[in-house]
Amino acid sequence: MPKSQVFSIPALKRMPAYLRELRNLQRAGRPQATSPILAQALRIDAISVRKDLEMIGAIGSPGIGYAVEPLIDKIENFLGWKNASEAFLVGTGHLGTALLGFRGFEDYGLKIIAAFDKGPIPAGTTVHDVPLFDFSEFRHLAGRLQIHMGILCVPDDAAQEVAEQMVDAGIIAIWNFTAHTLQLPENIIRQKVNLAGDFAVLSVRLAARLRELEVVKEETV
Amino acid sequence: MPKSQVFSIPALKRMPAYLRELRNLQRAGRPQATSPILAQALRIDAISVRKDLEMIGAIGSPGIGYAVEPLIDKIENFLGWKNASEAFLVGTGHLGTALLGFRGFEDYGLKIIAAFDKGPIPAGTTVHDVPLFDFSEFRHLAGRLQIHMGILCVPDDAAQEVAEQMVDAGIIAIWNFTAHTLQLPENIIRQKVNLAGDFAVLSVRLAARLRELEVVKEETV
DNA sequence: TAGATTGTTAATCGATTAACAATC
DNA sequence: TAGATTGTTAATCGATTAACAATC
Repeated sequence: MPKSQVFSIPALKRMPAYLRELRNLQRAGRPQATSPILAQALRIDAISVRKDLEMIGAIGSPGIGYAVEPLIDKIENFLGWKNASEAFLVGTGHLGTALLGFRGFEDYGLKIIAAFDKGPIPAGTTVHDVPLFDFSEFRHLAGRLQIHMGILCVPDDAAQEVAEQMVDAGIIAIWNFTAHTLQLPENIIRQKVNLAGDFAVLSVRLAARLRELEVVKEETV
Repeated sequence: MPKSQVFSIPALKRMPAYLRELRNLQRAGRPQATSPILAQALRIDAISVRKDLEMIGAIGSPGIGYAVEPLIDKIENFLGWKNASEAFLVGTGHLGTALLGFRGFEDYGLKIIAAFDKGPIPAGTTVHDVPLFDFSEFRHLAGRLQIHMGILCVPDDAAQEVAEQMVDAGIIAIWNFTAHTLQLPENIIRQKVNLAGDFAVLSVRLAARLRELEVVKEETV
């Protein structure tokens, strides 16, 4: 079995931003994109752009740049966003409900085809047009519809148990919006949205900046 | 002016997870935490844990570990989460509304004291108990209440303009929940929640895994 | 030809992991 | 003392940045 190639995670995370900018360029009627232009849009170095595009096998013309349309195609194919990936979402609190109503996911080729919460849930209930079921039906429906991706939006203290049941139902990849770090078999693919972590970076930096400004202020008094 | 110390970003992002686990240990009546225990909780290496804790100046006892309560204190102080940071939120669509209703932010010492959207907005309107104002009042209120942090939840195509006006109103740090990469002066602190990027990593990995499983299946036929 | 940009090799930077003496 | 864990220095790993020949 060929060891599947591993791609740089930071580079992977930048791909949707390239896509977004390329679509903007396309809409503006620009047939070519250059690494300096994409670099500015993403606030990174032009060399990184060329490295990233090289990673996915894109080729450009020296002196000219990259043709926009083929590059969009290349990235969409690389990400597998041409044919939608289907997912189940569990937990329809504020955040889960918001995600169900988030139209932007369509751009990512993500289709949430059912949502779950603890019952009882009247038949025919929907949230933002997505059908809602009792979580007890998760296993049956995941098997039946061959769903491999789960989006976890339950309260933190329920995260572990719900995730285990998702895995038990055949889920291979979990997008985790809770603060809990999931303890699951090694082969389960996880992606955690670390809001608290992001906020930590932001608040520590802001505090440092405010201290700096305070110093400057005092010095000028 | 002393160059403010820069901390490792990955380490900063892990701090809230340490805090969470330490609070769990405290609730369970465990007075000591060791690096192997914290490492398992965060699914990282024990050496990383010790490095991270060293970074914030925590000291442990060889053979024993770290005392839980002082360590919680240390991290909370380091993150500045003891005294709440106040922020304004702009954009009360699905996501913005969900964030306004997210109780978990209180654990981070984040207090959203007002929300804004384009008007007209009847006086006295609230969203999840947070007062809602017309964005035209943002500047006035930010100055008056000395707000430096903004949470950006507007549609992608409004992100740049709204962000510029926030900066104009004295905002120094922006938590950006849009897909747009903000083009702002260098000294503005930004944190982008890159949902599309996270999803890209997840979907590329899942696709690779499904291919692997397919290969295995074929081989066993 | 001149100017600009690509593709690629090398250098730098930073984070993670390894090793181990010191300590409880 | 024996077992476990910390603190710290060194080694490894991976990503970013630099340099530059090749090419449009």
